[in-house]
Amino acid sequence: MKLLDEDKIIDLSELFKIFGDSTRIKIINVLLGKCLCVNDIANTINMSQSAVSHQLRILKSSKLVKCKKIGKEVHYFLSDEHVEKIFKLGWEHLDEI
Amino acid sequence: MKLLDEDKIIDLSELFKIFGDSTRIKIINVLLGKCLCVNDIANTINMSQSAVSHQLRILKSSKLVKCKKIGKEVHYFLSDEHVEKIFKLGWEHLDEI
DNA sequence: CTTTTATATGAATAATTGTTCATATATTAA
DNA sequence: TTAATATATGAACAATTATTCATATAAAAG
Repeated sequence: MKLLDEDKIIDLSELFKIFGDSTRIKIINVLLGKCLCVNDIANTINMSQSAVSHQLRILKSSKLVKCKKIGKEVHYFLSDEHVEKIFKLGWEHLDEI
Repeated sequence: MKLLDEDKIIDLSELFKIFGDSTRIKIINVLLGKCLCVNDIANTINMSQSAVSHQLRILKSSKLVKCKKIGKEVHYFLSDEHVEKIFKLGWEHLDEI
């Protein structure tokens, strides 16, 4: 295995690691096709504002979500259709195990 | 969110968690289109036999790999094309961040 | 039968990580 | 300006997890 590939493999595992947490995957799930503020996300998935905010930071720094500020609210949305595709492919896999 | 869906979301995060470890993703990578025994896997990815065996057990119990015994060797291979698809979709995502 | 080779596994350790709690920052309203 | 609301963040704690080391099992060879 080439060294460059090895680096990319590590990056790949880190990408999947982001999807591999129940709070984060719940956040991604509620953001499918939507754009919600932090409190709406927290209420929808029944987690504390703080926990959600911490995980949103991780999702943002991994470039899986983006946000825009509207007044005092911050609205989050999925970065691109890749995120949705990965989510949905995994979802389909579960049906066929 | 329905309760059944919530359970499935948890399962989904657990699926991605399996992909979210560098040793396991390296194993999946070397098994793309191949079938290798434990020692070959370990040598290829430069990890100890024990570490690889431990991770193979996790991959197997998650149904991402299967194996067949040939003499004293145990040959591992990817369970189905889903595993490959998920790996490759993630891989492509990395190119477009 | 004994030795060698391949793999599996349990215990221990180290490291990572997610949540909570308290608090800080920022925006809007009164 | 002061109070209220929305979000972010640092520290601490708890829980999970991956590796190593030693050893067990199992198959083949001598």
